[in-house]
Amino acid sequence: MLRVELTDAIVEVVIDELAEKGYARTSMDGVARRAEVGKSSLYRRWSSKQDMVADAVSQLSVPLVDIPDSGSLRGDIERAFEMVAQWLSDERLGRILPDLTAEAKRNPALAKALTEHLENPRRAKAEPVLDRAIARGELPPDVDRELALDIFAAPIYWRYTVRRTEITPEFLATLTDSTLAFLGARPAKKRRR
Amino acid sequence: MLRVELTDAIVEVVIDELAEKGYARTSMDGVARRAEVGKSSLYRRWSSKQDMVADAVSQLSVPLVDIPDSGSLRGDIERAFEMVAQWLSDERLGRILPDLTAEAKRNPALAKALTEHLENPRRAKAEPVLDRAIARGELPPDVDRELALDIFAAPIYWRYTVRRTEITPEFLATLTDSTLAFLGARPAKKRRR
Amino acid sequence: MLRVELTDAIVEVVIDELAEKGYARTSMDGVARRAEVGKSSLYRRWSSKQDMVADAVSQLSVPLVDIPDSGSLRGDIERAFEMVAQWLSDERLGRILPDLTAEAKRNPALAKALTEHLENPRRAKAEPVLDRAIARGELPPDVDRELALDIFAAPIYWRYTVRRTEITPEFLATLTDSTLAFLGARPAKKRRR
Amino acid sequence: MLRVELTDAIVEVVIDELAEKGYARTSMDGVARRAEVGKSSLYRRWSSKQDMVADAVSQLSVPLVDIPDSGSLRGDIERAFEMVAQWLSDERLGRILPDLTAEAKRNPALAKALTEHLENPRRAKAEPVLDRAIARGELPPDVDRELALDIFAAPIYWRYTVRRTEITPEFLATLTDSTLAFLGARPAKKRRR
DNA sequence: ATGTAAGCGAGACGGTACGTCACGTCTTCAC
DNA sequence: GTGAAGACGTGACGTACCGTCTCGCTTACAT
Repeated sequence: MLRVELTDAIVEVVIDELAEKGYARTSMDGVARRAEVGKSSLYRRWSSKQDMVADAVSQLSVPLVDIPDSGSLRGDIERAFEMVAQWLSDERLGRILPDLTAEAKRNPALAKALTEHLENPRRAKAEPVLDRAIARGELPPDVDRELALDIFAAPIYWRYTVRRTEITPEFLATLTDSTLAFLGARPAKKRRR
Repeated sequence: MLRVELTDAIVEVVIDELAEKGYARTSMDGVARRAEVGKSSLYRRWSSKQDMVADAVSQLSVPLVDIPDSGSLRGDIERAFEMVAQWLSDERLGRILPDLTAEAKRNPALAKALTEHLENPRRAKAEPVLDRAIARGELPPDVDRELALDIFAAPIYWRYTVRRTEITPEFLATLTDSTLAFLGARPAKKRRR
Repeated sequence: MLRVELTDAIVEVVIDELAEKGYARTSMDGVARRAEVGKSSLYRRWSSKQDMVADAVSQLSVPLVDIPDSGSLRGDIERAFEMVAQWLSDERLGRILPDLTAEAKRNPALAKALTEHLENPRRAKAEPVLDRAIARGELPPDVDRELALDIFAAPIYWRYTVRRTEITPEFLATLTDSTLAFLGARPAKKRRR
Repeated sequence: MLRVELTDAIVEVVIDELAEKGYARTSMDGVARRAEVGKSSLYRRWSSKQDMVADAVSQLSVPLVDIPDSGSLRGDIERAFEMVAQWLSDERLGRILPDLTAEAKRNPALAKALTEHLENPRRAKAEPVLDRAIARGELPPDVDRELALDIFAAPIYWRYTVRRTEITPEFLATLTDSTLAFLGARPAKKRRR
């Protein structure tokens, strides 16, 4: 019977607070104050700060779009990289993802939320890239999909988040070449359609 | 003239506390208590918890060993991967690295400490792998060293820390093949020695 | 058109809660829960906790019995003292009377309820003692009835409730003697009947 | 090592809050706010609200003065009654005494504080009245001192605090007569001095 | 007989206070 | 003057009630 619009409003505030202050400095009192809500309304919904944040993350409307068929694996990968780069540098998500990643090491609920609501959707968006490449004959049908989906994100995350380095177009260009090789890509076999 | 041996003792305690409890639950009071030291002795040395941790990290004796020449790039990479995997699952370092990475986004001092004392040494240890491969003719002399050094760590970090997945020998085996392709490796040109 | 039987059931619960937990730890939520009633049913009847308690007290069936004619003022006083002592050490009333007394200082409704439903009935029960004593010639007809009715309760309340001391038979015996003097009692003039 | 002047300032605030709001509505947060002090400073000194109040009561500088020798028991009693009446109608003490009395039923620490710091001093002030009366021959040497000390306070407390009635000079006059009888007072045996 | 009012239980709501913990600052005292 | 000890103000934690309020559901009277 919890008022849904109130829940949504609170979640919005949680995400804003997380983005502005990070996980540690986001407080229940602060969220309640900013949402103009009693603390009881928070604890009626979630049993702890960790719970609340995990739930808020679940509802983070990730700015994920489908990767359009560019006609080649190379083109598709370029688009996929751009998506990840934008994702990580996003105002809201980018600022909290490292915090959440760290916190998830201790908090299974948060870990689950992150996997299901952030990583899985991202992977789902990238799957068609592999399908199309296999159909084109650019990738072998038995390509290691797990590894392929990892490699679309890992190097960019590493550079941007762990090493705190700029993501330049040159980097992405070189990365694209190497990633094609990583995947064992071949030229498209023949005209499809 | 702060007593150096006291500073060292405190740093030891900080590292232990971080490893045991993580960044967030490490407290100044706790460190002072465990080091049998007044809090003033902490704040005389560092201006905040973040500062103190950054400094402690600088003095983290990273368990990095030289990568011995295995005779082939493949062998060297396998050893390099093992090193990274051990590093991340290390009792002390592995438990706090995600915390520190997140914190570093807001704390330049910590960012600098991480880069200089963790990432740079790691890269330095991996450089000879590239040198040897070039000498063997397995890698072109103009290989993108930055990218190569990234790719030794990024996929493993992604799997282990971000996706919270087991690092299996099978994964490392497949990863090795793909990484060789990623780097554009060729068979060694001629018999060495 | 509030359901009367519901009101009565709630009042019962209020009295029980008061007796078990005292005024401060009696909560509206607790009463509602125990009476299996919505909180609205409470606030529909009373505007606050204080109001509710005041009303409950009004309906407290005080265990007051008539003081039988013992044939002498001394005997009647002894019975009256016993009655007060039992009253104050009563399971239900005794535990809350100090609370209510304190609360009544700020709450006129409660004050009125206490006076009308507790003190006045008690005085009414003691009046015949005076009447009989006057008839017997033990007390002058113009005895200060107000003061006399006070003195039947005041010393015992003081000892038991304010000073938190045991009420012993010895105390009551001495008190009886002194009280007879206090009232200016004389031996009975003659045989009545 | 607690700062004594801070403790004193807090105690002052506690007493003021008690007098203004009563026990129940006196809050730790409120005291901290008014004393411009952190809550931790409260809990460093006392383990709970009950503790704090008990201690504050201990330090209540009771406006007790010695009862001067009026030359007769009657005069001394009149003065003693006035003292009690002023005590109970005192701005600070009178407003909280009923609260504290009620609370003390559940709180032994508070009970002890009340006995030692309020009731015992009051009794000590009244003792000389008895001594002098015995010396004058107005009271027998074996008078029941306990009961005598009770009767100096009980009727007035009952009227003023329990029955919430005005204390009038007429009442006190009548009470004085009856109290002399209660005590079994006789005329002074002989000229003193 | 059916509409409409009201009582009802349930419990969400914005608040305030509880007692605990950690932060970073400041003060005291011993050496 | 360094250091141990720890008090200080601040503010977050998660819990418990307060008194208000909004829901559907039931009951009962008036049409």
